[in-house]
Amino acid sequence: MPELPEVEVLARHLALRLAAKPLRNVRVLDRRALWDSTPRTFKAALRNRRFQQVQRRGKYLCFTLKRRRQTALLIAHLGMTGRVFLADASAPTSRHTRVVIGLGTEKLVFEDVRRFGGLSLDSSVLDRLGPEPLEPGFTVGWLGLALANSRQSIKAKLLDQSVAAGIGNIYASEALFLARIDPRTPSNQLDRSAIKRLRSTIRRVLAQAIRFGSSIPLSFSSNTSSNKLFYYGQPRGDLARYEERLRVYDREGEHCRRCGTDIQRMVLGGRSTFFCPVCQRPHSSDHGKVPVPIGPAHGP
DNA sequence: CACCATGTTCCTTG
DNA sequence: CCAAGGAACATGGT
Repeated sequence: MPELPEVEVLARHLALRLAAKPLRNVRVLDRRALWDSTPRTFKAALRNRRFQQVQRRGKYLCFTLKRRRQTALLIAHLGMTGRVFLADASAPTSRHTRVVIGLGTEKLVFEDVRRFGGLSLDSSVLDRLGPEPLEPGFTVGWLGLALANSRQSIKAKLLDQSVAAGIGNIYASEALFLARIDPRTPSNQLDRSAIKRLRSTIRRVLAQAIRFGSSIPLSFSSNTSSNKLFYYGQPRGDLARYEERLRVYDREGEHCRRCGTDIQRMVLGGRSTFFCPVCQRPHSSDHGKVPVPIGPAHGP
């Protein structure tokens, strides 16, 4: 599932529903889903605990588990296809169910088709993350510093979780489009004004996506995988709005919503990158002039 | 069959 | 030695 906004929406969703609930029986259907424990030690760590908090850090879900005065941390990373959701205790497990935590009449399910995700009892992975882009620590000064000593393309650099925690392949392209920065630009060639724009578009894009995810009904649970909404499951209605919200990602050959030019796809840092070759030209940000659309007429 | 996919880590290259 | 690029990981959809 996965970038910061999707994990944030999920964390909020789960926080409301898990607060104070006691963990009961734990079933590990795939031991490889446990990154740093065996099924035995994992179950022992969860025994006799209650959920206290559910939070997000970068793309990680963080569950604080309480036993009397002590707390433990359970961390989940969803990889590319991971899901965490609540289901009825009696619901059948799917072929991709990896771990199930019983909660009485319900259960918390971790499901993951590609198995890049997993559960960890060791919080040290979080120490390597950079600042949260939506929090005050993500300053222009920090971003400038983080980009100053690298000739790597800015697009690839945004995927570096030590620069800012939680940006992934979709929102990196989206933020660069809004900031009108060519994704190939070497990080150390961005001037102060570009860095300021980038910081603000990163924040805008992520905050908007969280608002979007919080504003439409989502199922969160396992369901047919052949919809474009891999993030949360299925929207109950309004698929159109979902598809509208991305400006460049996965829109190769479609018109730029700003100038009409065809969106291009290229590979940077081994990942697909989408951008508008006109709006994201060097110097294209001058005065916000909109170039004359040259693509086919576009409209409804 | 070929290519693509929301991510991270390890290995190789220059 | 280091940064950057690429492969690997595993599974599925188109």
